[in-house]
Amino acid sequence: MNPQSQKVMEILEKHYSGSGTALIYRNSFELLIATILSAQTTDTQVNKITASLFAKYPTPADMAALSEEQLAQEIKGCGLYRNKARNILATVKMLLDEYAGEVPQTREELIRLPGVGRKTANVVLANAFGIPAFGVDTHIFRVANRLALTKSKTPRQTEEQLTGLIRKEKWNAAHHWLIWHGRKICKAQKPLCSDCPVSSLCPGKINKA
DNA sequence: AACTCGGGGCA
DNA sequence: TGCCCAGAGTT
Repeated sequence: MNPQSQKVMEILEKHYSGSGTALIYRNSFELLIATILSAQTTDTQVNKITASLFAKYPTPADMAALSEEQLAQEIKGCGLYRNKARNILATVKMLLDEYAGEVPQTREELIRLPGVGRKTANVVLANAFGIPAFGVDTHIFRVANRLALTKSKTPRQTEEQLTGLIRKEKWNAAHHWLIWHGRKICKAQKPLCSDCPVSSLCPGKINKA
């Protein structure tokens, strides 16, 4: 790893550890559902929903028994909830039909599940199964390029580079820190560089002040 | 490549 | 109030 990148990650870890929230889940199925729900929705909001959702419907079979409208009401409060209700219902049925109610452990199989794209698949692979992958969303793509943690034109390249840049034990936490940093400081518009803990190491610094 | 879904968070 | 999302599917 590039020593400069390692320094950046160390500072971010120290600065952001304990801040914000992470997804709450107890197993690969819960992580899969929580991650599908997290599209365009913050973790705090997802956690509000999943607390009762998983208590009432802990398994794919429990969830598959719901109607689309019932599930929609259960997850109301996250963005795009009608789409997600339809997708999650189709996903849990596919888990039952094709995977004996288990969550598959390859990217190809995960992406075939409705509502699961490359970002969600990677989060599940890494955090549920310890398989090298890094979920790259819009924030992480922007932050990694500005900080020159990666030099990539596509999220796919960012994903591959970050997977190698960060130790396996830190994937989950680093994923969280990078997104949090992107939301609060390294924003798409008008980033708050004067409040940024790694501003002195950032070649992409926009606000010189 | 552009468009849609959608309630929440934040200015 | 208005703007922008911790993406994925469809056209």
